[in-house]
Amino acid sequence: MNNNQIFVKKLRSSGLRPTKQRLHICKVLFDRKDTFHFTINDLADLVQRQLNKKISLATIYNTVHAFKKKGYLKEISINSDKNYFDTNISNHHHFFNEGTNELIDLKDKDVGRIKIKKNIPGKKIKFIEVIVKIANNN
Amino acid sequence: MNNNQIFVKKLRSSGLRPTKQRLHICKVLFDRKDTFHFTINDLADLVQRQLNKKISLATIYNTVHAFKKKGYLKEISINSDKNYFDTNISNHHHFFNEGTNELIDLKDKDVGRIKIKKNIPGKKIKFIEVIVKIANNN
DNA sequence: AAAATAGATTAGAACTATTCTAATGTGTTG
DNA sequence: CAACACATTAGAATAGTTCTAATCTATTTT
Repeated sequence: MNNNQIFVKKLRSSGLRPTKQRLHICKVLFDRKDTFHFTINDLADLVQRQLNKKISLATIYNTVHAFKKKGYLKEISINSDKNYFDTNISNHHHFFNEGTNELIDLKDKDVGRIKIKKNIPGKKIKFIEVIVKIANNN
Repeated sequence: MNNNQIFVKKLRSSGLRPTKQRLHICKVLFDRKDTFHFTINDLADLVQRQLNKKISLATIYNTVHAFKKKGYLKEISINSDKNYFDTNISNHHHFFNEGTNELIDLKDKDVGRIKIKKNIPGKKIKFIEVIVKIANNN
């Protein structure tokens, strides 16, 4: 199965038709060696630079949100006036550099097991997100 | 020292003059039994309901941000289209109910010690934030 | 195969959240 | 107590996100 077929499958399974615009978004997101962190704006810029044609932000928003809902993208819980997404959907956490607003992956094994000793009746834990805020050491 | 004097001190030490508007914000934030979580909008509504007079959002923003900078308020790293602050500035974490967008405090002792096994040269850990996302268990 | 129809997609408008700015207010100093 | 300097604030401007209606695409009917 080539990349394009994979993208079509990803879009279809997310409930979206594989339009030209969306295939291009897929290419920017998934046709790369390493996973990466991005904001909606980062993505819009990348897509538009590569496509050399304006795509509606609405399309980018709805595609990203559909992928997030389906689990092909993760949203990162950082409140830094920017809203980050991650193409790395494996269980992992993040360093957040407060000086530069840079996110760095922490592999699951880099974080010791987290024990939650409190329970909310009727609720179950969906997942645990850890943000390690870092800064220059001086 | 009465409440008002405490508020004046808080404002002054945050680099803000104790204006009527700001003292009112302080009253809403700190003159209560329990700590609480809020968005800028929640706070604006509360202040305006109690004061029965419109206060500029800019004033609320700059007061909240000054308090945050000084450490009298904490911002919570949740990306739920809303930006939460917390009057509980002790070291603690949160449950986040994805259905209702409700935040629930997790005391420090409710979370086992978190071990970070990766190190970024030249950087030190400022603090660690844990968000435990919960949902109905069915 | 063409036309009609139903539903998805998209661009831009609308709305919301946040920051900026300039007019106003307040405190301080001579 | 007047004049100045700086802080504060309201509303304007900007940025971020969602909504909506015109357009496009796929499917069904003839």
